[in-house]
Amino acid sequence: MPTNRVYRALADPTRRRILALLRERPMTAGELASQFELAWPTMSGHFAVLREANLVQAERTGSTITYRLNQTVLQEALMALMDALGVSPAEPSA
Amino acid sequence: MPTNRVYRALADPTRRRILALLRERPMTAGELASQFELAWPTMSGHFAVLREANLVQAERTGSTITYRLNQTVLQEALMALMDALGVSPAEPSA
DNA sequence: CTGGTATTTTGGCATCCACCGAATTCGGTA
DNA sequence: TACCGAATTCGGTGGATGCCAAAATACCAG
Repeated sequence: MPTNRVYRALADPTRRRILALLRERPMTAGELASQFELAWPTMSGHFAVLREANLVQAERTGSTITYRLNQTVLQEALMALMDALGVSPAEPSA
Repeated sequence: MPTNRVYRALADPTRRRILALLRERPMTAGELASQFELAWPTMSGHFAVLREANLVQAERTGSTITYRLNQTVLQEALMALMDALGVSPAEPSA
């Protein structure tokens, strides 16, 4: 259970912001990178961390690479974390 | 909103284990430290990170210091993360 | 105040991590 | 083939982080 990669991936604000953006819709690496003031290699590194944590999926289409949020993995990771730390789940917003 | 300290604090497996232990009951620094194969100063450093993240409360009683889990902060941090990432909360176990 | 126990602080080292510029790879196109 | 745009990998730097031994602090008992 390489769950540790997930926690480490979530520890960085830039990566959390990337995930939040991907929550809206899949985006290419360039699209994502343009939303930050960081150099491309830096962003590429963040993508790699997210890929290794299996939090995003990369799909090559021609010359561009589209990143897609892996909702299931993210959800399960957070649930596991909450469970391990004894945080009770919220009531479903009525 | 120093929420970032919380995520950083959760990124380390030792600290997550500490939180899991405190979930059962409050424990003194020595009690906690004895459950790990790490030197005391190392553990003390982890305690400090958890304190700064406000995830635990330290209370001095005589010569010992008792650490107590700060459930509320933890819960709110995880909820905020889930919300930011669009993970829907689970139903309360019926 | 002297000694002993509990815990943190200090100082230092090794590793990791975020960051960048430059070079490289991969596809598409002429 | 040569060239261009998209994205990653390479090489290096500065700063954070985890670790420890030794010293310092805080408290209690004599």
